[in-house]
Amino acid sequence: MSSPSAFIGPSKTAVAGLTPARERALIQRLRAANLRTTQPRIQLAHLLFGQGDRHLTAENLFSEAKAAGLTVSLATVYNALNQFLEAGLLREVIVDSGRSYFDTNLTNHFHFYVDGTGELIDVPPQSITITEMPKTPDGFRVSGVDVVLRLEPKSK
Amino acid sequence: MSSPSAFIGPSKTAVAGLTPARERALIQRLRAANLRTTQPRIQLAHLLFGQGDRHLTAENLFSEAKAAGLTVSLATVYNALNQFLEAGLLREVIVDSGRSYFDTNLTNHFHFYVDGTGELIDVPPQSITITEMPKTPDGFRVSGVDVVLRLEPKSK
DNA sequence: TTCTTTATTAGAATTATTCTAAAGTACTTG
DNA sequence: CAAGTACTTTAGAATAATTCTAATAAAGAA
Repeated sequence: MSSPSAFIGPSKTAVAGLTPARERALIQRLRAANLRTTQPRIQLAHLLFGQGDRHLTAENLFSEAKAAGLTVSLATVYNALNQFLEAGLLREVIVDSGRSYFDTNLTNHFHFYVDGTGELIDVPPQSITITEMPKTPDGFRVSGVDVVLRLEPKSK
Repeated sequence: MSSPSAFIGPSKTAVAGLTPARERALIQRLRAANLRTTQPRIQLAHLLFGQGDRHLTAENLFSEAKAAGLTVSLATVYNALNQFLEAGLLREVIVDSGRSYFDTNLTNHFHFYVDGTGELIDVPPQSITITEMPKTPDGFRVSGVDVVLRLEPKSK
């Protein structure tokens, strides 16, 4: 009896939602960023970029990958995240000394950060307006403006 | 032959600049914060609060302490910093995932952060004005507003 | 003083991340 | 499209910052 599978894609390991079309799109994206298109990168990129704006740590992504049936190592997750970061496909959010968050939202925006749970929530840029920026010290340029609004549960 | 020392203070180990008057002031400060007045705390507080606004890591303070001839352990430095933090004598600045900075400036202000060197520079609050704060998610209150301006050497 | 509580400490443990070096895979070039 | 070269992946060791442990010491109360 022949396999009832509707199609046989190019991936060795099937990953939910990673259709051939989606895979081609991701390959283009990696190529455009000058990254070799390896299976781990394609699959991790799919998890990262396949569900809207996301904030996640390396451990988060590693867990997701395992849950999705991938067999990538933690080191590869770190490598991929750092390469994507350097390539401008991701942005880092620094809200906790001790843990790095990666953000797939590349547009200008800020964050709410819930201490305790570690949850990050985007704040659209229009909702915060910074006027009167201080003068930048000589010899430097401002490479980023981070605004973090720390949240605590309201004590009733 | 008697010692030519001008005075003999209450400290076992002399620390530069820690006069009896200064020690009394620090003791008051610790008491007011509900902290027992131990030698390590007094000496670390002297290093921390004796030279204007400072930004430093636990390792920074530990090195300073050793250089000053103190014999505190690294664990004590961490303990003291965390207790001072909790007591409101210090504030934490989060600009680097991987390392905590402590800030003796308790007034409202923001920071420049030099990536690479790890240097922190205060930005007075008047020089940044945030208008139109976003609405806080239900059940939470904003416990802090952190603004970090990241600096890179200007590429000539 | 003496007692009780809280601090200090050395070193082990933990957590997040990076490194190492060996084996595998992608891209290039002829 | 075969071979070579360069880049990736990986398991596990290594590192860095910080916290924990449990034993000793010092502080404040009675």
